[in-house]
Amino acid sequence: MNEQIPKPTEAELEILQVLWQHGPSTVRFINDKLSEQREVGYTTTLKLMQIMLEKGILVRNTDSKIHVYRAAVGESDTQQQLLDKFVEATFRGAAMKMVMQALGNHKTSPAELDEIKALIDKIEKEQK
Amino acid sequence: MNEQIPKPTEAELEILQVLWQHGPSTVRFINDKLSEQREVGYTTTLKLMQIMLEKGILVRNTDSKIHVYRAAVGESDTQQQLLDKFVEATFRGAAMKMVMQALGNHKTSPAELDEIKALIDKIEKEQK
DNA sequence: AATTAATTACGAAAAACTTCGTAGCACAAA
DNA sequence: TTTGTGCTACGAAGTTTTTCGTAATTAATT
Repeated sequence: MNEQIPKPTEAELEILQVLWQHGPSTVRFINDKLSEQREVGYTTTLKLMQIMLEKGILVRNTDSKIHVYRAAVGESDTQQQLLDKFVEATFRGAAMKMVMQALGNHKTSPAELDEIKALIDKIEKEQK
Repeated sequence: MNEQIPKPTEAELEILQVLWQHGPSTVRFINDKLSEQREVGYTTTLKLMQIMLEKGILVRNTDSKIHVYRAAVGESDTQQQLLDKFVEATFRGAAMKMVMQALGNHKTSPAELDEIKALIDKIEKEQK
């Protein structure tokens, strides 16, 4: 079956976010993006990405001297995996409590609320 | 203002969960509870709780020789704090995307769905 | 060709987090 | 009293994660 890829660390997740958002990228590009938010050395980013490569979280193309990395894990899959663990650790598995808290505290646009309503309707129909 | 208490680590969060669930407890009690889920040494738990005390995450009563610890941080407050960071790190701040993913993947009871609907209605009314 | 600039590789230090062993103390049991 | 049990304190080791410095290589520039 599928090789078990480890849960990314926080720093690794930042790199994945850039890759998911912008597609395959060089270390330079990723480091530039990360640097917009916080100070981070080039070799620090490089080393992290090499580690992620070893773990199977990233793959890379080495045709050129300038390697191009891309995520080997899907965004939604990873988010789901992290979400499950988060709900378990933080809300003792009570996903609905978390949803309520997220809804209650966030300024949600009418369009988004409608989306959620539609989703709920869909789920309710399936349960009948 | 409020002293800034650091975000609990994973191991610390496990201890907080026991305290939130059962109220003020001894190290022995907490360690027993944690041991139900995974092997963990007594002094390991003790040390962690002493560190949490230093950080201000816990407080304790030392009237008796057997110290009684309790959480110095509220469950909902902490959950909210962790939720905000999680949404930011994992969903780039897209709380609604997370909610949809949580709803979509969880077997949600009709009662729970109704609760969410009610909450949405309430939010929509407030926005008018 | 020589110099400069940008890149990868990689060991190792630094920092953060977790686990453990031992000492010391208090109280109960023998 | 002596022994045993259970607790706290705490340094330190172990592990994981993050950061950094240096060397080597390649490509571009002069």
